Amino acid sequence: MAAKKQHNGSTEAQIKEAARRVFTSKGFAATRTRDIAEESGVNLALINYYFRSKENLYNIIMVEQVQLFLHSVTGILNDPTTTLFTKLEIAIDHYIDMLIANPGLPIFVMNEVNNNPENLVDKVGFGNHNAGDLFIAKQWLEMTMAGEIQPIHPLHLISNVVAMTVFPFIAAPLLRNRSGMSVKEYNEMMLQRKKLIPHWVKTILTTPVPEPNKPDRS
Amino acid sequence: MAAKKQHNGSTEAQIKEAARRVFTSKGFAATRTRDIAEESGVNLALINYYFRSKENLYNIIMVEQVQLFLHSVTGILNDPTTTLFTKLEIAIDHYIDMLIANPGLPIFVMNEVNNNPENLVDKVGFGNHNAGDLFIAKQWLEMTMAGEIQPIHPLHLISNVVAMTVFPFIAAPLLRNRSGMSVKEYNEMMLQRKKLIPHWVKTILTTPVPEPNKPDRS
DNA sequence: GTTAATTTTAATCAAATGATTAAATAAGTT
DNA sequence: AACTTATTTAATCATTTGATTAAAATTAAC
Repeated sequence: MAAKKQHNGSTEAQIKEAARRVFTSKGFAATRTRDIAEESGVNLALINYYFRSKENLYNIIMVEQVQLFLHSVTGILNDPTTTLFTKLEIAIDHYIDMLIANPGLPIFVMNEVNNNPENLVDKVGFGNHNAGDLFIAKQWLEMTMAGEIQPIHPLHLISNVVAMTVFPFIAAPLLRNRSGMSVKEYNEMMLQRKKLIPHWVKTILTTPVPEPNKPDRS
Repeated sequence: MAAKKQHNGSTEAQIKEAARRVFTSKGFAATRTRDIAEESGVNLALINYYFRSKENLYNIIMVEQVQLFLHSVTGILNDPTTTLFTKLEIAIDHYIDMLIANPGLPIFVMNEVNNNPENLVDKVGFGNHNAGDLFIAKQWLEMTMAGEIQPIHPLHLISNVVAMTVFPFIAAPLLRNRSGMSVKEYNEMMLQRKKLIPHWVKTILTTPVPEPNKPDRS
């Protein structure tokens, strides 16, 4: 109904940034508005003054985070001037940098996707654009029809690429615990994966899948 | 201090099973004791009567679920009579069956691991046994030293296997939405992966990694 | 400088929630 | 049956928590 602030807006931005940190690390239910007030160092009532309600503030944060997770490499995958494998290399490179900067993002988004899948369509506006419209999808189809890469269902391919890229961040506390690594060492392993994952994907895509009936002998 | 029930114990079991369903689907903070009472169809006070507190009940469920997730294939991976690749085939086969029966398990465990990593050691009793003690670890070392498989850091290997197996269940609502599949079709894809993942892992392990300096040409 | 609008604060409210209690019912023991 | 023990129920408590309010402080407008 009305625009409220008229100067710097630092309070509003402080609250939002604090809310992002707290919501993404603890989730909606475990976060109290008092946590956000404390984290941002502002009076409790200002949260409702600037954002109306906890739920409204959460939705703002959630939409931004989901879009960051889902759309941060769309441009790369839609570039008509690069090959399929080059696209993968560049996208994985950028994505791993983004995940090192936002390690809590995947588990937050996965929770949102599992607990409120309807929000993807309602609030984030999914379902409009189709993944199959990206240029990389056309390239995949062409290369498959030409027999240049193995005929694997794209869901398997997407699952594998995203899994190998994202999962180590979701399971980081577990994998780090088991391997006795420091955060720094673990991040260096993630940087190694910038080169390794594209290589593994290329390997998978160019090595014949064994016949269901006669298992391969290696 | 005292043993409480003396006959069938169905009420206690009902509460526990209802708590497992509610806790694993909504998490600790979003679950109200009234949700568990309603889900199990018992009086609210019986939850505290049988389990003392919400937190105590949660810990019981949590430990069981984490152990199911982490230890359900340990026996297979420690079998001295099978080859490394056979172990992987059998373990992945069993694991995917387990995940189809418990699709909410991975996201629940990953949340616990991210939010309360100290509980892994304190309550589940991690840190005692070492993953490197399993028979499959010895086999990996032998094959690597013999040059039969690529010298890849075991963390990469474990990450890839677990990622390709588990991640499609964590991201199921997202991947299913994007591909327009039914739950049944999606599960069939997961069953396909029983054969595909071992094949991909074998491919990765037996295809030379390109030198860092001179990139491979395929 | 006075007035009006905006922002901040401290106090408070109402609803939700984990837990307890005392009484009632059921089951087991002698 | 009489008595003890275990289980279940409805009511209630004390805290927590999201939100509101009225007053104070700050900033902008004239």
